[in-house]
Amino acid sequence: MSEEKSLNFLEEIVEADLASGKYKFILTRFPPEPNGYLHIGHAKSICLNFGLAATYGGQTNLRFDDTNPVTEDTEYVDSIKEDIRWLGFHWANEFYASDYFDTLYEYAVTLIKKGLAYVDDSSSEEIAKLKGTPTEPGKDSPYRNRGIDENLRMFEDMKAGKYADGEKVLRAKIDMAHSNMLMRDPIIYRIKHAHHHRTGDTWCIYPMYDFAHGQSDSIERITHSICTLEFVPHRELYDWFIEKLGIFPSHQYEFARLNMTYTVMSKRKLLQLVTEGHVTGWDDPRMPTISGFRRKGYTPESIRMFAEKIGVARRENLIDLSLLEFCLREDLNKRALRVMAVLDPVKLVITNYEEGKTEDLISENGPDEHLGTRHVPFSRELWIEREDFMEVAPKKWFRLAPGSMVRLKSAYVVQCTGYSKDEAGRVTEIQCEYFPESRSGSGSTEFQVKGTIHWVSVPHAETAEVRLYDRLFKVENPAAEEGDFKEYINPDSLQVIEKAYVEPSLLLATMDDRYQFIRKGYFCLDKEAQPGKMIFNRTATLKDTWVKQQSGES
RNA sequence: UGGGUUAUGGUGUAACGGCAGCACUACAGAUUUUGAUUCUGUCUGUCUAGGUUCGAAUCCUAGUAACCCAACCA
Repeated sequence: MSEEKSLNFLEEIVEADLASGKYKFILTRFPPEPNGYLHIGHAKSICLNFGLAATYGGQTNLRFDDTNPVTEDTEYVDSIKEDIRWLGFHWANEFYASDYFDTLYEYAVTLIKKGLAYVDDSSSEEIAKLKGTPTEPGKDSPYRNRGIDENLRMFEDMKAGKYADGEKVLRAKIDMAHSNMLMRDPIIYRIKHAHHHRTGDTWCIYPMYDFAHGQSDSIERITHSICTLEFVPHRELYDWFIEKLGIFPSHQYEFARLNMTYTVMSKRKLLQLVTEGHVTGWDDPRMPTISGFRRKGYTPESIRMFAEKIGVARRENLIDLSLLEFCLREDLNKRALRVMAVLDPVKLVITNYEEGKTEDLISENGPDEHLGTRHVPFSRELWIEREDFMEVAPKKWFRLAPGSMVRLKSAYVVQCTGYSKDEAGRVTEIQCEYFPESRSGSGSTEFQVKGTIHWVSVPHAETAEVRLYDRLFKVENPAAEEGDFKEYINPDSLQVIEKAYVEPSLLLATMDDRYQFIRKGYFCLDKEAQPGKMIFNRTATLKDTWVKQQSGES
């Protein structure tokens, strides 16, 4: 009984192309513009492009689409490369559209010579006016029928820097009445006296996306050029340039971009969050950027699993954030080292435990044996979680309450004998007695308690800052709401606990390790941590059916 | 009022004229020294109206809805 794995539409196309002999091997490319950080939507595209090629024995190029020098920067180039590597992919070649500026210029000259391009002196306003609207045809520019020689000379002068920005553009000569707006004599070169991050001041004219992307694909002999749905109308132009230039016919295929609940996914919006200080930077753990997820503690494996599960299709989608979290927990549950940390402490005193005594207990690092064990110090006074005690317990309460018994994880069963409060009515201390024979691992079976709680020995406790993150937006689809998307930012997306108590083994924590603070969630060390100053980011909470039950009943 | 694209449970995604399946979510239960994990089960779906066919999510016709296109951005 072989499970037949169904193919997505791109895999079907590739298989058909391979089967028909159209291509012997396939070459894809990932083409980011270096003007921002990569986000989880790009991760989908990366997994798709690299994954598809790898599945069918092909390769993938990394090509920076750097045709607009005013918005692009090497900072972005570096971050993009780091993110792709971190995700676990290897590009066959690192290319730049700017590598092809000479060729692209020649292609433009070719079009002029064929009478398929012309220099237009119109202002951008005039060009826009003559462009028409989706329902009305455009009108020809007065410069449309310039002679080839004059066009050639003027284009050369554009390149030579004889004109100011915006004074002239080179346009393809197609059809001003075309039903596809992109075919109404699109601008293919514009003048920008700007410093380019790679070509410096060599050029003052730069090709537009449509005149760079398809040709770059063609130059690299990309077989399957995969992009998102909003480029569907561009395909006609893409094909037009390839045909008129008579160059290698790459083909463009489009898929639906990723949208995810409780976040925004456009670079423009993400840039706003950064520049307006709603987050601390592109790698703020609340950002849907790859660097943000990395800093928050996500693993490459979890993101790849997510990309696999969401599939690839051509319909608009809004993926539930919980699917990403599911993939994360699936991975972290296997690898995270279990440790104990108390985030909201209250003191527990074991009145029948010898004062000044310390026991060195052995605790497993996780349910799976390969994670090993570690030593955890135990003593008479412990920090426990304030929420693990209730003066008046509700039904089905498994934790501490006057008279109740709980297991202290990896240690003893204790029974609550009393508690103290301050004038404000706040619990300041809980007293209990322990049962020496109930020690963990002793094999005693007489203590059947429902609840197990975590703890940290008071004299051995280390302190750490803990950052708890919640979703960045209050609504499922902030981009679709009325008004400014920033009105929907969740004001409680970050909660900082200045002083949490953690077990001493965490002194050895590294950036590479993932931890589960038992019963509290998955955590990792933040990059801002210093020797003597531990800082942990909450990667994700654990599922909590108790909280769910309670909120459901109230 | 033009052109393009897409419609399958709450969310994604399969089916290629022949039993609408899988995953997430939600809910219920079992196990548990994490109210986690694990395991078992339950609910919910073919945009609408016609037609073709023994048989339609799939083919045809007509609608409807959503998204994209009028940057010298990509």
